[in-house]
Amino acid sequence: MVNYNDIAKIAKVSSTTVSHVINETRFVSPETRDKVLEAMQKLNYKQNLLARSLATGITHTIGLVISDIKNPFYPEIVQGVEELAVRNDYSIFLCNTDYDVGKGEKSISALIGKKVDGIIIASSQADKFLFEELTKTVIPFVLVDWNENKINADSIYFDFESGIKESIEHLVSLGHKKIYFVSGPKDLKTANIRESNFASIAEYHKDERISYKIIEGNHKIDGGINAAKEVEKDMPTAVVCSNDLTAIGLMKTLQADGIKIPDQVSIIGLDNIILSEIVSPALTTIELERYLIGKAAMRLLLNRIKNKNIPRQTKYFNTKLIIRGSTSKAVSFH
Amino acid sequence: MVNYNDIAKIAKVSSTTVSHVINETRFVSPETRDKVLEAMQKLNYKQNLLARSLATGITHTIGLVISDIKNPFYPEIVQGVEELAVRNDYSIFLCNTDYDVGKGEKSISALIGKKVDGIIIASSQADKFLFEELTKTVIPFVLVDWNENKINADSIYFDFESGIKESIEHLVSLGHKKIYFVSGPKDLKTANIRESNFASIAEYHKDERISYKIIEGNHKIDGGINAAKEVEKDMPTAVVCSNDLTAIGLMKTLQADGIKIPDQVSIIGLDNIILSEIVSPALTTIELERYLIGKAAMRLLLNRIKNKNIPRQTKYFNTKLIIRGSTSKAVSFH
DNA sequence: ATGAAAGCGCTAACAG
DNA sequence: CTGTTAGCGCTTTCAT
Repeated sequence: MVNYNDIAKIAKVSSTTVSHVINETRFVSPETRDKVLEAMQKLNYKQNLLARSLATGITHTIGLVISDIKNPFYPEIVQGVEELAVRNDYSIFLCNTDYDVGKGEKSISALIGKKVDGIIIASSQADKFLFEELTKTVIPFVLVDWNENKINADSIYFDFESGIKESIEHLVSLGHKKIYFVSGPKDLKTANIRESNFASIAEYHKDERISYKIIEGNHKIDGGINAAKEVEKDMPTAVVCSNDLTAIGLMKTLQADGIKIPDQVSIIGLDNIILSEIVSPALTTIELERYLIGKAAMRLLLNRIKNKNIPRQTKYFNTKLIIRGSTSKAVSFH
Repeated sequence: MVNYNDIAKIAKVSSTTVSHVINETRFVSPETRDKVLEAMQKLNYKQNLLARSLATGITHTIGLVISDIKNPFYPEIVQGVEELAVRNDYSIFLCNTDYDVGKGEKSISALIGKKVDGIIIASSQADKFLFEELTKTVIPFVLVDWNENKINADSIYFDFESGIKESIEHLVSLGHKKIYFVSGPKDLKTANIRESNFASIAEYHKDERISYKIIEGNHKIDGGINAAKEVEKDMPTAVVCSNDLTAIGLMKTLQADGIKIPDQVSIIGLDNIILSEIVSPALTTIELERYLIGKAAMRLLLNRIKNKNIPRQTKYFNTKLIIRGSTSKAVSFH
């Protein structure tokens, strides 16, 4: 492994000078500069960033923690983070907790030991321990969709209310009166918020004779499949789902049972994953701009890394309704 | 930052001993051991893996290079790699080239500088430069679906022939005589192989009066959409597509044009991405076990890291047909 | 059973 | 404009 000394020797300068020409960190006369460059070429020098990081305390590396890369919610977040990271000369460690607390803990410890400059936590909150682990260190981190107000951490919030309000109004304007909601898992904060937003907005429309009901799901396709039984027992005119996977599972199952979507029941999802465009009918859904969210998270982290003393940063992402084929006028029961 | 010296001081031992109790790398008497452990606790010691790596030359970190995490082909590969990596105490740097040669080059240079112990390249071969860059270093790497025989690198191959053979036989048994193939991009090796496998197998069935034709696609949904025009011009009874996205684009477009799938045309995809199960009708497709492929790639890399002198490793993954709703008996034109 | 000391490759005062 | 030197935190050989 060739190092500064080797270069210095053949360029007849000190290793300090080598460092300075490489980093352009102080003036070096063109002649010596050239000698150094030449020596580097000759020796086919390659930087050892590890050594630099040890010396400077900066690794230009960040950690990105997600729950499950197979969940279509995540890839675009990863893409957004990664793109902005690379553009700013950061590498990213990807940690997929797989909803496994032990695995997440292990990965995070490694990140800490490897001295990442910051961490983005976009995993679901089942992995709460991560968070406690982190607050003990001095590593900056940003929370994506954790709705953790108590804690003084940079955070990205999703404002589900706007999109859910739009969807209910959309349904109401189409004449729907009986609207169900299929929730996410009980222990997931983002799911609780989606649900309570739905409930409060539905409640608000009560004087327009809107009735609603909540069915428990799990944010996976099979949650939608199971919810179908419940739905069929006492058919509503529309169902809003806590995420798209649920909506798709539900829709497929209802269709398999001979129920026409949207003629008999309208369905609305949430997330706008790519799947939602491709199913038949295409799913009306509430959009979350995940690519932009990923970039925003990385942006907050970069700010924080640059200056640890800026005040706490928060960023809200609105959601908005995308109307496609799975919603239409309510069936009338005259 | 507390270090070995701090610990050593309060435990009244040498830093060497501290190292040895931490790494369990030589016998330390229980008493001194306890003193050290106690001191560590007291100081809330955290390892600096960077320093260790600099000293040992081992980072317990690998790089995973893919083209596009949004492409549903990749997440499961990533999952497979990551899972086995973490289980073996490796962290993974994720590099998403985004089909951008410059970006890929930048990421790889960083990986090399950061002294990863190995690299898995599962990006498409447009990024060939990576490869040249790498062969110059001493970093082990494994190639996933590169079909690069000339080079002496550990590789994972996909045997598309088995699955494509099955699909053609499936179609033939259903009475199909006129079968089209929608290809991938011309400059993608894996696409060329899929295409030539199709062609040679179709050719083999010529005496059964099978005719075929190749339409150019691009492995994206819009490639399938465009291919639909070509298909409709002179309708075949079945179309095999170089990947699922293409098949889905094609299917959606044909359906939008009033053509019934599979009644009028049967369609077969390749990859078995999750989407293929969810479209209507569900897509008959050729399966690639991407999760297992990811694990296998990591396995090869681990072997290689453990012993750089073992002979070149190669692993073949068979493909096999999954029959779903998008294929049925050929229409008869009597 | 334990320690001293050199070294991994780089950075950054400080000095001149 | 350039060099000397100490140091980042850990490992490892060689002694004892």
